[in-house]
Amino acid sequence: MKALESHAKNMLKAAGLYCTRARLCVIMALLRENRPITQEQITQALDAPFDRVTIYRTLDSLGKADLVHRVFLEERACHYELSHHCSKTQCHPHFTCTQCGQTHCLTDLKLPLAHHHGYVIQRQQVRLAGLCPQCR
Amino acid sequence: MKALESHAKNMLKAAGLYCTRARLCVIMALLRENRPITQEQITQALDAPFDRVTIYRTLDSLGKADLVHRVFLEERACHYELSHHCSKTQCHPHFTCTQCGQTHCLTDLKLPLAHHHGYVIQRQQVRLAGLCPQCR
DNA sequence: TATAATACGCAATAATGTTGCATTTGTTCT
DNA sequence: AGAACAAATGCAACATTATTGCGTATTATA
Ligand SMILES: [Mn+2]
Ligand SMILES: [Mn+2]
Ligand SMILES: [Zn+2]
Ligand SMILES: [Zn+2]
Repeated sequence: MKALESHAKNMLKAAGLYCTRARLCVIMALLRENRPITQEQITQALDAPFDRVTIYRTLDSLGKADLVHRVFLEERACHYELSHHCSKTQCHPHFTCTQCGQTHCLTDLKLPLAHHHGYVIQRQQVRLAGLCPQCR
Repeated sequence: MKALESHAKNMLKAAGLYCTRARLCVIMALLRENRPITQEQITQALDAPFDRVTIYRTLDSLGKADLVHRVFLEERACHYELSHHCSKTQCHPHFTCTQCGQTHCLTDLKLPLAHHHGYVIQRQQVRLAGLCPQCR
C-alpha cells in the first residue's frame, strides 16, 4: 500500500470517520496537490470517477472533522485544503499573484495574532496579493 | 439636498462616472449601512426598486473606480462595502462573531503589512473570527 | 455473515452571478 | 432648450456553484 494511502487512512481512523473510497481518494488528491483547490479540480484529480455531490459531502464530513477547511480566494468557487499546515487559531497566509494568478500557501510565514479591545479572537485568516517571485 | 446625496454625487464626480439614480442610491445605501452587505441586502435597502443586474453592474463600475470593493466572508454571497476606510495596500480587518454571526469592520485596527522573501506584497486582507463584545 | 449506521449516485432544486440586446438616461455641445 | 452620442438600465436567458431528497450500496461491528 502506498504511503499516501496509509497516511489518508490514518487521518480518517484518527478522526473516527468511515474509511471510504471517496474519502481516501479526496484526501490523497489534496495531499498530492498541496494547495487550495476547488471541487471541480478535486474531481478531475481523482483516479476514480465520483459524483460532484459525493465530493461536496466528503469535503463537508472532512471539514466537520477538522481535516479540511475552506479557503476563500477572489474566485467564484470555494477552495479546499488539508488543515495539517494550520494551527487551530491561525491558517497560514495565502498569496495570490496578480500577474499569473497562481495562489501559494505561505506555510512558513507566521503573522502575530491580532488583538482588539472587547473581542475574543479565535481564528485569523490572511490573504495577500501582489507579485510572485517568478512575475516580479 | 441631503448630505448623503451630495456626498455620493461628489464621489461619482471625482471618479469621473455618470451620476445615475442607481449609482447614487447604491452609494447612499452603502454609506448608511457602513458594513459589508450583499447585492440582495443592497437591493432591499434601496428606496427605489432596481433590477438585480443593475446592482451588479453598478457595483462593478464603482469597483473599477475603486469606490467600492468586495469582501469575502464565510457566506456564499460576496459582500460589498465602500473603500473609504481602506488604504490602497490594506483593507481594515473584518471580524465575524461565531455566536451571533454579525460582522464588524475593525477600521481602527492596524496590522503590520506582511513580508515574505521574493514576494512583492501589494495588498493584505485579514478575516477574524471569535466572540464579539456582546457575546463573549 | 447478519445488522444497523452511514455514505453514495442520481435527479431535482436553490443561490449567486453573468451576458445579449433593445430601450432609456446622462452628458456635452450648440 | 434641443440634438447627438455615449453610457446605463431592464428584462430574459443562461452559467456556475452548492444543496436536498431519496433509493441503493458500502462500511463497521458483533
Ligand atoms: Mn494553504
Ligand atoms: Mn469593512
Ligand atoms: Zn505570478
Ligand atoms: Zn456576537
